Amino acid sequence: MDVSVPHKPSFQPLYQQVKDTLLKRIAAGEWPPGTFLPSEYALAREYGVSQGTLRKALNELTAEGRVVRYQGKGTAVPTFDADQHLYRFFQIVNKQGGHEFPVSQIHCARVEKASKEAVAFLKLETGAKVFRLERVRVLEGVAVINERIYLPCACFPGIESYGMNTLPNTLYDFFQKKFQVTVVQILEDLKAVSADATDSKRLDIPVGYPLLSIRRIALDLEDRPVELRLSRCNTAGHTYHIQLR
Amino acid sequence: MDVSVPHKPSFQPLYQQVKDTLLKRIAAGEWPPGTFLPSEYALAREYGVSQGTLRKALNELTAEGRVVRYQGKGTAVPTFDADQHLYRFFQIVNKQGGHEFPVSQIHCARVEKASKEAVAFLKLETGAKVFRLERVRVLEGVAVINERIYLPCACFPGIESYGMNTLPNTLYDFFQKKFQVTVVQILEDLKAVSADATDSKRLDIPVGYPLLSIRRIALDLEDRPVELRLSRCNTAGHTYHIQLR
DNA sequence: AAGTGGTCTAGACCACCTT
DNA sequence: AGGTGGTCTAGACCACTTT
Repeated sequence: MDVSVPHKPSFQPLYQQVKDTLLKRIAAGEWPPGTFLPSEYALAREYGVSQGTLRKALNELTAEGRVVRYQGKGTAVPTFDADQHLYRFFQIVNKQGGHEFPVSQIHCARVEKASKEAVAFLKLETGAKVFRLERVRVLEGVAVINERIYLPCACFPGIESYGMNTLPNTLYDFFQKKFQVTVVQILEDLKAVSADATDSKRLDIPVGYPLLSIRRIALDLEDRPVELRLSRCNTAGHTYHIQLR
Repeated sequence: MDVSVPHKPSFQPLYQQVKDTLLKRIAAGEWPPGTFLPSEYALAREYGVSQGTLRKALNELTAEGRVVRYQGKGTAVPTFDADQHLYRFFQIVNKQGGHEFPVSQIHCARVEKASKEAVAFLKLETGAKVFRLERVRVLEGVAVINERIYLPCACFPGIESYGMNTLPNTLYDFFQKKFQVTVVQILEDLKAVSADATDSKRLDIPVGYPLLSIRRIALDLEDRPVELRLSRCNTAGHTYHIQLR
């Protein structure tokens, strides 16, 4: 591989450099979501490295959820509506531990000036515009999650033109298809809170009822925050499920 | 590697077989926690495989948290009091996102017959004995977590002899050192609940106050459940933090 | 049959730790 | 200096998918 500056200061393995440039090319849209990358051999030849080295780079990208590999077929950039990524970031399960497909009722969708909270978590300039989306997610007929979502308008140009009737259920798929924004990582902070008047109305529960509060920040391929989501969940019939190693 | 039966039915790669037998040897205590395995070359020679194949097996065990590797030193079985594993399964952070060392106040420590819940989650026989431990965890002087822990007596022979004054703060380290039980995986279900009378007294909060309820099942090296832990957390000053990819 | 990713080898050399 | 894990290569062959 051609490297203009030799790596004296801090050693960087070859596969790491290959991985970084591959990620940049994916982020730049050279291989749009749903399409396949060139084969290992083709890429190895292009970079002038061995198949094993290129393979190691691709395997790391796989582990980070940035590509998906299929034996006999090839290496693809994943989409949310396929590749088993539907529930990748959806941790709410029912009592049997199963996922349910959520339906959304949208209560609010408009552009506004970013609040201090949004500025802080989305790393925006003060005064930046955000798209505010409020919706209730319904699982098997029951209103379970009341959530408020902030999207930086700079990341989603033209999102103002979408409204209550044109916004889809599955946002991350929508981000990818319409705005070339791919969410690959999620940071969440969980708390227990009491239902306020809005929660009470939208989730049909008494004021003061305990809710699971989730503050989510979604990061794109290049680790930039692209969504702040504040969810308040009724956990009477559902739980937030996690596995750690 | 010697394999008596060829792998006709479902293909099993060599490194997978090596990995499985290595894991069995670790679980059997051949290399106790804190000690080092033989070098890659020594193990490769022993199994009659190449260094690369043995390496792949060890790398998978590393990814699963079953061994720790140090360049220039060797491959070790991790302990909880070292190897950066102190906070591996401790997701509660303060407002600055930092971990705090928890101190415990023990309220109850005794053997009893397993409840239906304990039987179900710990996969016990009905009537099996468990060790019940109730404690409050104090972070920077504030009582934050009220928890009840059930341990199968079969997994921890002789644990009856420990009491309120001899049980340590960090249980997983204690499990490993005294009972050769290594926790490598955690399953958790989170809910929001209201504080009951006991929570109120122990955490110095009003009855009805919203608490984060965590049901944790801890699994050992061979994926057997070894602990059921029911925690109720005051999230006024702390949050449960998670990162997903 | 051809093309893809997945496994395995043997050997070389590099980076890091200990002595 | 010697030992350990970490990288890299070149080439072989296997398993899976598609044509």
